[in-house]
Amino acid sequence: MADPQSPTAQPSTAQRRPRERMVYSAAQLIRARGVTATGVRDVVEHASAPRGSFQHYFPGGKDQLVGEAVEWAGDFAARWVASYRETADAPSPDGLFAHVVQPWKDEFASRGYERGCPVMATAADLAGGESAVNPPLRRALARWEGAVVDELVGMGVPADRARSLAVLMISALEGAIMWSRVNRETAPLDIVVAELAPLLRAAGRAGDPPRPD
Amino acid sequence: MADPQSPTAQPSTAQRRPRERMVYSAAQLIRARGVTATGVRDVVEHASAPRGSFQHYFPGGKDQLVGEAVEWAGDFAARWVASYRETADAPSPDGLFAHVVQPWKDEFASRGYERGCPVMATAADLAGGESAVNPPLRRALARWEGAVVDELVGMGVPADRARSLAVLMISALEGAIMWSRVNRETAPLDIVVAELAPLLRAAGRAGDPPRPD
DNA sequence: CACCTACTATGTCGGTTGTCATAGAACGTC
DNA sequence: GACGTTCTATGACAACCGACATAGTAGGTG
Repeated sequence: MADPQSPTAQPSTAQRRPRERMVYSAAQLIRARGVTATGVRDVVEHASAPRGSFQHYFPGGKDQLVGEAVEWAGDFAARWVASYRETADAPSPDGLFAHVVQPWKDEFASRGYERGCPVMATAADLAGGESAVNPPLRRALARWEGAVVDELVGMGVPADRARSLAVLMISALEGAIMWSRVNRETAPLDIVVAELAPLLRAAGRAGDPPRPD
Repeated sequence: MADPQSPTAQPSTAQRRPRERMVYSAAQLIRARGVTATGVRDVVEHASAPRGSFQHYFPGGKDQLVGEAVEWAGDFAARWVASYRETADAPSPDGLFAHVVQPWKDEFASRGYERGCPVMATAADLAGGESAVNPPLRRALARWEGAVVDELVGMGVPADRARSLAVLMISALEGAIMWSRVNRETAPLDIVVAELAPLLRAAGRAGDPPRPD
């Protein structure tokens, strides 16, 4: 947790440079209230950053800030996915999914239901239009998906199937996050993990060499 | 489609009363751009309603309007779910899920990716705080879930399991909608339907009386 | 010292937001 | 025709938004 190399490591207040703090703060505020409700001034204040620095570091305005926040979130998620192979002694697709969901159970249990997923929040507000944030959004989702695919392929799941399962896993997670926040309970997260487990386990075994028992 | 009793029937412009039109317009605008980006004035204009009527019909202000829009969406979704039993000759859980997803494939294919789900859009923007829209949000989701549970139970799925599957189905759908809008493709919808099909089919068969074949 | 660049500070602009106050029209009923 | 209710019209308010202009400071290099 204190390990700065850990994928969960986040820039604590006043550490890191103002620019990085603003991107991080933007992601935090966006996932709590959405993009439109997150003002540039709010971000600056939350990051304890000089207001004049915003237009200096982000000449592209709010769109640039939001885009970088969303890509930061995507990279963070991808790094967390990749961290599974270090912690698991017997890697499996269903174990991977549980690993991916775990931080959300912790988040809701310890910090409440204020904050959701930055990617979903941004998509809900902006994906319907033609915002400049759209390309970053696509990249963030693609990198997250790619990380999951990499893990699954490493377990012997065929690439095509791995892509489908990645879409399913992330989709179910996002929906369960919404559900959890609306009802203020973590049960939906447990449900999707439990229900998808057999399906994922089977996909993992299919990739294994035939067991001679 | 022209049948006013059909669950897809929607108030066409200038039909129905101004109040109802505003609720409907609010839902349409919200699911395209989110709650915060949807102004009361936008709704009034989109509904071709008199601006003065807004404060007359919605003394509770924007929160009331958004709340009713979200509940309207929940009822609409629930009605669509319930319509499955009329159209299916051999009802099954996987068939139900395909039926639930179908309108979204049509929506994206014919009208583009501008509009997403009103429930998800509202949840993303408001579920983290303590908005007055939260209770309506919960009701909308509960009614949607309830409709799915009713169908599954009618197929012989045990109630507890039906609740879990309903959460899984709606969660996966919501995530796939986001994914589709971000990448401007309907593939994610097909993927979740295809991947969940075996799991749902098995749940349906488990509820059947033992087959003497 | 001058000089350039990186960064910060602050004020202001036009536009939009939700809400409210006030007045007027439409329409029924007595 | 008078009255009461329902609905509509319009203007104004304070608060806020993102973007920009301008000026200043800090720190290094020559």
